[in-house]
Amino acid sequence: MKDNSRDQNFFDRVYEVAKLIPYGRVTSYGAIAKYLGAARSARMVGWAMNASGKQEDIPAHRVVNRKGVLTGKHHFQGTNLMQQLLENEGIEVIDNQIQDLDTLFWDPMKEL
DNA sequence: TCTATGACTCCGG
DNA sequence: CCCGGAGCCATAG
Repeated sequence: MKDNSRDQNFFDRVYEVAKLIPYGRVTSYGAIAKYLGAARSARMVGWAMNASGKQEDIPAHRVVNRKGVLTGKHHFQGTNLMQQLLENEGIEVIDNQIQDLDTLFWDPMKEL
C-alpha cells in the first residue's frame, strides 16, 4: 500500500464527476480533467473511464471528446451501445457524433 | 528503467 | 471545419 492518496483520488474524482453528469447531458474529457485541476491530463480521464468498467454507476457514455464524438464507443460492450444509451436519454447521435452539442454540453466548471 | 500506447487537446495552415 | 504535427501524462509490457 504505498501512498494511494493521489492516484486513487484522481480516479475517484473522475468517477464522481461522471456520476454528477445530468441525465440527457454530456461533457468532455478535457472539461472533467480541467475541473479536477489536470487540464493537461484529459487522456488520463479517458483512462480512468476505461477503468470505470469496475464501477457500474459510471455513465461513461455521457463523456465524449471535445468534438462530441463517441470516440470510446468501441470500448463499450456493444458495437453501438454507447450511442444507444445516449439516444435513450434523448440525445441525437449521428455518425458517432452528438448533435446540438452546444445545448447538451455540460461543463462541471460552469455548472459546479 | 525505458519504450510504446492512448476513451485528448491545442496550434498552425 | 478539416488536416497534420506536437504536447502531456499515467499505465502496461
